[in-house]
Amino acid sequence: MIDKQSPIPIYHQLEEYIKQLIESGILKPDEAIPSEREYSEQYQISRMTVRQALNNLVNDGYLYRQKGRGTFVNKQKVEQKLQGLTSFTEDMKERGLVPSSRLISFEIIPAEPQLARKLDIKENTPVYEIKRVRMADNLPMALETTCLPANLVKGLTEEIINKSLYQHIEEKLSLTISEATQQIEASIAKETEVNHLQVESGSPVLLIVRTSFLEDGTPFELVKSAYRADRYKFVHTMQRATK
Amino acid sequence: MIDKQSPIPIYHQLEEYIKQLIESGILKPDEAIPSEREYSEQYQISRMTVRQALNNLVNDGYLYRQKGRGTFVNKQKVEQKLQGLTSFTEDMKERGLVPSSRLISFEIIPAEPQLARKLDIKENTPVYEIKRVRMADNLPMALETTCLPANLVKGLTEEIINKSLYQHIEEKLSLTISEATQQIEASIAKETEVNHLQVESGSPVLLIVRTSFLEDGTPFELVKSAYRADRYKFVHTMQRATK
DNA sequence: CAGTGGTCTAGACCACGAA
DNA sequence: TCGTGGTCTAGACCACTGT
Repeated sequence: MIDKQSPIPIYHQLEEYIKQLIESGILKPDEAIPSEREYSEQYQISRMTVRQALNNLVNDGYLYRQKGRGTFVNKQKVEQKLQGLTSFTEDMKERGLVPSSRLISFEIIPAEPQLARKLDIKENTPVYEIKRVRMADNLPMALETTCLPANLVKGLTEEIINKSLYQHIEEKLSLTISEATQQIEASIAKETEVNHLQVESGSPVLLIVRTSFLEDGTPFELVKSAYRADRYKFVHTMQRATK
Repeated sequence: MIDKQSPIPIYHQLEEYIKQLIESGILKPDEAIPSEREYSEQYQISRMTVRQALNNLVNDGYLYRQKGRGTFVNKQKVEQKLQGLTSFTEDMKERGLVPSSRLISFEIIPAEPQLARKLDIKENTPVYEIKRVRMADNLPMALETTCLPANLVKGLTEEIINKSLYQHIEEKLSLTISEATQQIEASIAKETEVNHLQVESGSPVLLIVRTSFLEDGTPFELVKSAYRADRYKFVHTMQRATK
């Protein structure tokens, strides 16, 4: 189980081992795991090394500790992997749906004042504007407009955006996507949305405006989406601030 | 600076000290802080203790490390405190609005199957059910139903919920609120919502269902809210997962 | 009381970065 | 080569929990 000769740190081996036991269900929620001293003896490693492994698992939410009692398995967060900043493609796959798109338009336009401000570029700087109907299992899910500064996200083609824009940005352009802020509101479908989403007029839609940032804080993407309210629910987790 | 006789752990004292230097701007972004061995010698404490302090600051995003180079100050996250899990009261205050409430009902009821499942309690366990119209600057903002297990969040009174439920839970009951998952969708106002929110029939509303958890993963709160779409937008930030 | 996690020590060797 | 962070050891004492 633990190989002291391995180049992989011992604490990391122990971490992966315990993680496996939890994810496979061998260790059940609220069940106590062996004490730090037991691990230490069993594998002939220092207690501090055991603690380093357990600390990481506590930070990752796999375990929790209780003074004087022991260390216990946390409830599995089912949605654990749903988390984080994902593209539409990634999002749908996680939901077990097959994503696809119908391209409405794909052009380079000069940035309007409002758009320029949000992307932190000068007015009339060229930006890609991509309008698409996003589908899941071949049913219309959302109407989406994506804007990207052309000098930052270079050489976009229809083929690239049909595969995976995020993958292109991260792997081909070697940029690191860091975070995004989203504004989410409810509205009634406008006429273009009624047409493209194939809903009745008066139907509710979930509007999501996302601004995405690279590691250094540069905004690289503004996405406006209108999701069919009857098919889409936005799910996320948030932490309580430590005061 | 460091008091070895204090009941406060040394690593925590060092942590607070460094945090202060960063927040006050004495240590600037990308500036190197003293090495672990320097701290260790200067304050006559073990290097492992220094590492414990620095580890926590790295996890909290105050510092970053580079092998063979040193430990450096991270850029300040401006929105750091805007983020995270907040109560309606806290949310409105952050938006510069004055929060208030009109109580519709406040009772103890037996948990229905669906509610029991979400709160991870047995069917018919008593729960507090609180229905309120939430106001901002004296205008109706949301219709909200909160359910809390009565044996967990004990001794609730109308006065407490009018002040601050989260403060009561954290300070009086000494429970640690950890995180929440939310489901957000768009809908059309139902009749009760039309009446309480004073909107026209057919108006869109933003539905938010929140389940909140304590540190050990116990759910302690289920909140269903219907926000007026013309007055409320949900804003949040999310991180790209590190693959 | 014994066992647990929380804190702390005083060393050690390693891989890496910079000069 | 020297200083850095990364990993690891073999102990220690404490406060807390359950019996």
